[in-house]
Amino acid sequence: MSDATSEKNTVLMGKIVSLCKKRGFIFQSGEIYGGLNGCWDYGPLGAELKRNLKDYWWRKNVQEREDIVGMDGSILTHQDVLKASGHVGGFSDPMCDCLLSNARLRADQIEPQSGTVYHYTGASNEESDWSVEREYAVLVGEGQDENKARKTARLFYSKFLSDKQISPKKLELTGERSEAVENTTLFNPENGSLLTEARDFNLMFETRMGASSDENDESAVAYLRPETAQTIFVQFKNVLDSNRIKLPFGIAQIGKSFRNEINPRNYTFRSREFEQMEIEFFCRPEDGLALTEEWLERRLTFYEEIGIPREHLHVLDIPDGERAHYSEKTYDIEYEFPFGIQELEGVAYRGAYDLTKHKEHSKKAIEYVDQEAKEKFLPHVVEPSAGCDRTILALICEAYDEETVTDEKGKEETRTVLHFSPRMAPVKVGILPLLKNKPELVAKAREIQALLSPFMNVFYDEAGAIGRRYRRQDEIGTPYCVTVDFETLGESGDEMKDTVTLRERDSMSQERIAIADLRAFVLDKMM
RNA sequence: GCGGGUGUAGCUCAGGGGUAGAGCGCAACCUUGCCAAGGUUGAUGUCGGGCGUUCGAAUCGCCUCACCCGCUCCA
Repeated sequence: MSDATSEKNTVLMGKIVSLCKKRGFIFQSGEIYGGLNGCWDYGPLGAELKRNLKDYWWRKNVQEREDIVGMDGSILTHQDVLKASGHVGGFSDPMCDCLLSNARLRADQIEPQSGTVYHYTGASNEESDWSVEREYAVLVGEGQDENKARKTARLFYSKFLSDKQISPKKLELTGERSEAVENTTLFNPENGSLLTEARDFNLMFETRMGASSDENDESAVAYLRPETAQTIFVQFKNVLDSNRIKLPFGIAQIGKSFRNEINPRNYTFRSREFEQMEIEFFCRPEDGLALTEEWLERRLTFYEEIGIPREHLHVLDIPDGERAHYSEKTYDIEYEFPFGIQELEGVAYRGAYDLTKHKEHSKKAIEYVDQEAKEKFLPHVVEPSAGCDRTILALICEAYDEETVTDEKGKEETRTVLHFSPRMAPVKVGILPLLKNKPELVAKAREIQALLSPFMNVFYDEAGAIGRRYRRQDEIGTPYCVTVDFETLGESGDEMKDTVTLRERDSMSQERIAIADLRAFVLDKMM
C-alpha cells in the first residue's frame, strides 16, 4: 500500500468507525468509564446485523442440510479439555524484553553466554544536578573490553535523562561491581544488555470455579474457551450417539470465545471477546483433502451471498511449515479491509488430531463405529471456522459508500450509503407517511407497519422532509422505503388506491406497488 | 510490550490560566405533494479519568485509561 492510499484508508476507516457509533452499530465497551481495551458492544442496528448474519449462516449450514447438526457449548471450560488440546502449557511462550533496545526475545531461545557481568545501581550528572537510581547490568563476553559495559550502561541510563541535550558520555555511573558468570541467559546476545524477567504470554482467560475456591487449589481452575472447536470435539461421541448420523457429517456451533490478545487492534477486528461460527465436518480419512477443497468453495459462495464479492476476497493456501503441525492443508479466506488484507475464516483439515488427543487424555472410547463395514476408527475433520465479528466488520466496510449526487438546482452533495444486501440489512423497510400532519396518511402507514413487522424488522419514520428521511435510511443501509401518499388513500381514483411508492436505496428509483404485494416482494429479496 | 499521535456537545472540530464555543445532528411546534428545503423554540458537556502547581486549571506538570499510526505479538 502506498503512503497516500494508506492515509486515505485510515481516513475511510475513521469515517466507518464514526458512522457505526453515530447510528448505533458499534460502541466501545464501558465507554463512560473510559473504555475496556479490546471489547466492543453492538448497539441496536449492530445487533440486528449480527443476528441476520448468524441466522443466515445457521440456516444455510444447519437447517438446510441433513448432514450437519448444531450445538451450543458452555464457555467455561474444564481445564483438562484444554490440556488435552494443547492450549494449556504448550502455547505460553516465555518472553522477555531488552532493557536497552526494547527488542522482544523468546526467553527459551537465548543462547547461554559466559563472561563478566558489570552491575550498576544508577547514574548521575554533576553539571545538571541530575541522577537516577536503578539496578542495571551488562554482560561483557570473554576477551572483550570492559569499557563496553560502561558505554552500554551510560546509554541505558541516558534514557531517563529529562534533558536530552546531555551526552551519555557525561554520565557518572554509580555502584559498579563485577562478577564472572557462566551460561547465563539473562542478557541480550546482541548488545549485552540485561533483559526483563521472562513472562508467560498465555492468551487464555483463567478463572476459578466455586464460591469457596482456594487460590492455591489448582483443581478449581477453569478457562474461558479460546475457541469453540474444543467443545465440539469433547461432545463428539454424545452427538453421535443421540442423533443416528453417519459419516460424513458435521457439528456446527456459533458462540463466544476469548483470547487475552497482547495488542487488540483495528477496531473490532482483533478483540479479546469474539464470536465464532464454526463447523467440524467429520469424515473418513481418505475424504479429508477433497472435502477441504469443497468447503473452501462453499464458504466463498456464502460470502458472495451475504454481499462480499469474490474479487474482494483472497484465498491463502498456507504453505508447509506455517500450518499448525497437525494440519495437512489450511486455507485462509481473507478480505481487503481498509487497514489491510486480513483473515475472515480459516478452512483447516485437522486430521484426527483433536479426537486422538481427547481419546488419549479422557481414556474414553470415542471412536466412530461403521456398522456395515464393521470398522471402528477416529474420523478425520475439516474445520471451516469463521470470525463472526470480523465478518460484520467486513460487511460494513464493503457496504460503506459516499456518492456525489446532484440535486435539481445543480448543487452537489455527498450521499452516505451502506449498500447492505437485503438479506443482511438491519432494517428491511422504512415506512414513511408523506406528511405527518395528515392523520389518514399516518394511519395507513401504521397499518403497513403492522402488516410487515411480524416478518421483518421495519422502521416507521414521520419526522422531517421526505428526502431527509430517505437519506437517514440510506445511512443505515435500509434497502427499501415505502411512502404513503394521497394516491394510496384513493384520491386519484381506484387504480392507485392502496398502492405505495417503493423507493430502492442504491438506484434511488421509485415504482408503484400494491400494499398487498409488499410482504412477498421484500421477503423474496431477503431470503 | 515499545515509540509517535489524539482525546472539548450525539458527530466533526475550533479555542487555550479567569462565565464552555461553532457547524451539523437531535427534540417540539409551524410550514412542507417524493430525495439532507425553510422558520420558531429547546435540550445536551464532570473539556477522557486521577493527583498536583495556582487565588483560580479545559488550558501548565505528573500518573493513568482509551483510540489511531508504526513496530512487536497473534495457538
